[in-house]
Amino acid sequence: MTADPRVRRTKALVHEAAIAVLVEEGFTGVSIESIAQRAGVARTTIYRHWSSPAAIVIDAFDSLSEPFELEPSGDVRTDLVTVLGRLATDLPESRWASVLTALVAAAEHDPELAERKRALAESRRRATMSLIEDAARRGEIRADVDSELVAAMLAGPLFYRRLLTNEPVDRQLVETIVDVVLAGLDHRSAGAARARSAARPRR
Amino acid sequence: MTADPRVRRTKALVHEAAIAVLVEEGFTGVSIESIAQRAGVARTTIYRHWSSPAAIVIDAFDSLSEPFELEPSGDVRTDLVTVLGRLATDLPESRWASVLTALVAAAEHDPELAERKRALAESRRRATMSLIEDAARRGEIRADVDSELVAAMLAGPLFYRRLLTNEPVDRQLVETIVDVVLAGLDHRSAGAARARSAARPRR
DNA sequence: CGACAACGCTACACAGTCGTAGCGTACAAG
DNA sequence: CTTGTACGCTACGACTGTGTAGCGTTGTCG
Repeated sequence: MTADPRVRRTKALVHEAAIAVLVEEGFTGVSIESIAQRAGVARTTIYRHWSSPAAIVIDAFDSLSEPFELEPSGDVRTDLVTVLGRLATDLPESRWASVLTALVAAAEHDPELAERKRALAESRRRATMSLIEDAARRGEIRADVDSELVAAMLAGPLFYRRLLTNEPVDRQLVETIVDVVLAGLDHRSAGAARARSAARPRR
Repeated sequence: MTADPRVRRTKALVHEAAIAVLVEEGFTGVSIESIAQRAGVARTTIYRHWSSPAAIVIDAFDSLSEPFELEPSGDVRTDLVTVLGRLATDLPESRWASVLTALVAAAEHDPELAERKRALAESRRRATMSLIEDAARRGEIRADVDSELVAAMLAGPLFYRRLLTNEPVDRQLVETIVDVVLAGLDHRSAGAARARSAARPRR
């Protein structure tokens, strides 16, 4: 976009600083002043590129969204454990998780930030849903599952423990969750009347 | 505690205002000034009772924790649907959910607020866990389930949709989740090796 | 009724952030 | 080399929140 290396350098420094402040102090600590100090950039310089702290932070998020890559193995359980395992690894300590946590609260009062929150979580969610849909297509799981629902049932418990109860999230937990959900979806014999409701028309 | 009705009135007004500001603007909007204005109370009066905005908010939370009551029907599915159904009702619009959301982010940087967050979510969580343990005792579900895990698997997806994806949370969803989880736990035949891992030694 | 306490109000000093302006310096690009 | 631009620095006024002090008024309770 911008050719001048001075501008690119400034923007990179400010983005980095904005995320750092947000992670360490939350939205309360974010101000043009604090970001400028953290970035080692003059406050006036920041005003030349952004109009408000919110604009800086939002701009910084765009330099944070990483495409989520995964090479499918062909087995649902294996792939789901891989994806969720990576989520379990990132949830406790990654910058991504910290930013997402801050956004959860901020999104309540700012539609723009709500959109960024969605964007941050989307790539992983889509990856999970794709795995489920592919497995359904291959016949590994019932063909009529609601992939959004299943994704929520898999990732939900991990976020629940991270955000609400602060319980640890480890690989053992991930495997258990995947197994219970897959078993619950497969169940067609005794409690079939129950499990059947898991199949809902896709919107 | 305090005998003087004037003090009780003031505290009630301030508590109410603090929660209102927190819900409407989040922690960013909370200040002694904003609370005083909202409560219709002089700022100096507030200083006579509290030393900081945080102290006010924390104090206000204590007047917010409601014991969670439930008369068990004896059937796990029925009772779980009731408890989670109430959660589904409260999540989208209750003051409780708004406060909890604000606390999720604030708890990252303030241990005291982390404790209040835990307290706010605890009564419902305990109710859910009790239902599971009772059902296990009665033999309705396998006896060796980890109730904390199951509670996370039931409530997690609801919070996930409310906090992360902003998808609607309705009764139909609740029933589906309960059915899948119960079916997944019951499953002893084909995929037993998988479901078995759901049983973990209680801590 | 009388003593005491809580409250509202005003005022003040202080700190932090905001947003803008001007000027000199350093770097980029033709 | 020369022009243009980005940057750092300083300074300023305005606004908002903080914390304290004093004083008059109102309500409480014995």
